Amino acid sequence: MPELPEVETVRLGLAPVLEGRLLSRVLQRRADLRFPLPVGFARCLTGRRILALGRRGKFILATLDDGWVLILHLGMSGRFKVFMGPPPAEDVHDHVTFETDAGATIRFSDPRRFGFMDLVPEAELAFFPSLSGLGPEPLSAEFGVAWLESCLNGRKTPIKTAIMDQAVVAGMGNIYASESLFRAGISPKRKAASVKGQRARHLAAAIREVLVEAIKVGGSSLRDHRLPDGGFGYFQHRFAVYGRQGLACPGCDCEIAKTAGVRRIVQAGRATFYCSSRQR
DNA sequence: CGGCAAACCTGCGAGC
DNA sequence: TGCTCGCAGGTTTGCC
Repeated sequence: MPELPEVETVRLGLAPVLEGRLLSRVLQRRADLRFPLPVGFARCLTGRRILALGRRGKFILATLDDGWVLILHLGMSGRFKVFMGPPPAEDVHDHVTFETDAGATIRFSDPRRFGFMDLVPEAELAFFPSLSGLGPEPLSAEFGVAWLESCLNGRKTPIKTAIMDQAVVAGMGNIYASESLFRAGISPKRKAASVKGQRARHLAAAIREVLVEAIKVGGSSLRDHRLPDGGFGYFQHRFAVYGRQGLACPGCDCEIAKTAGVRRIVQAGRATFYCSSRQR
């Protein structure tokens, strides 16, 4: 499910109920999510205060008052539900529950169990496997045309596959890769190394724009993504190409042209959507 | 080393 | 109605 905008939306929703709060109770209903939870997971968290809730790529990072960091990843179907009063009965897929000293209940639900949680000392965070390889945050000043060009240089893989590499664009996922390339007018099939100069500049800008716009409207709610208060994200209504095979892309006559609208192809095992007349 | 398919797990919609 | 198949927003592994 969640790419950078969805994860950021979730983080923004959780911050008011978690930041500065004490975890009065933590319940773990199964031994594993994608991976086994660390030994003593609930015990280690109980009584800890959350100092800050951050994000790196698709990871949510909760800094604890004992020098450790709680790492949260939503996988494909993970979501957090927040209840301020007495919570309803647990769902079969509610795997972990956090209760705060302010009386909030936060449940992590994840049917597919591709999500995971882990506890790491803050000093070791930089060495945590999937965090250490992340590229710069696409919305930070570090990310720009220079970085993008240096990553793409020499790479033979298609540009779409390249920008989904978390070492290139931290937090990029399948939806926003297609949407960014559409905005930049670049074919997803183009060799990564050929995206340089003006094209790279357009792409870097398109990536930032798409992510910022998506965050503004709460991300994309296709199946699973919900805001922690249960509300929906709205960016799915703004998709130019994602999931729109056979339809016209915005402002284009591709639907009636011989290209028959937005195309769907598969790259590295993932669906890619693009307009062959607007993207070269 | 680079690139790709498969695996992990469940649910849902389409088609028969 | 009920079954099977394909597909889903992510990451890791192992193979060529």
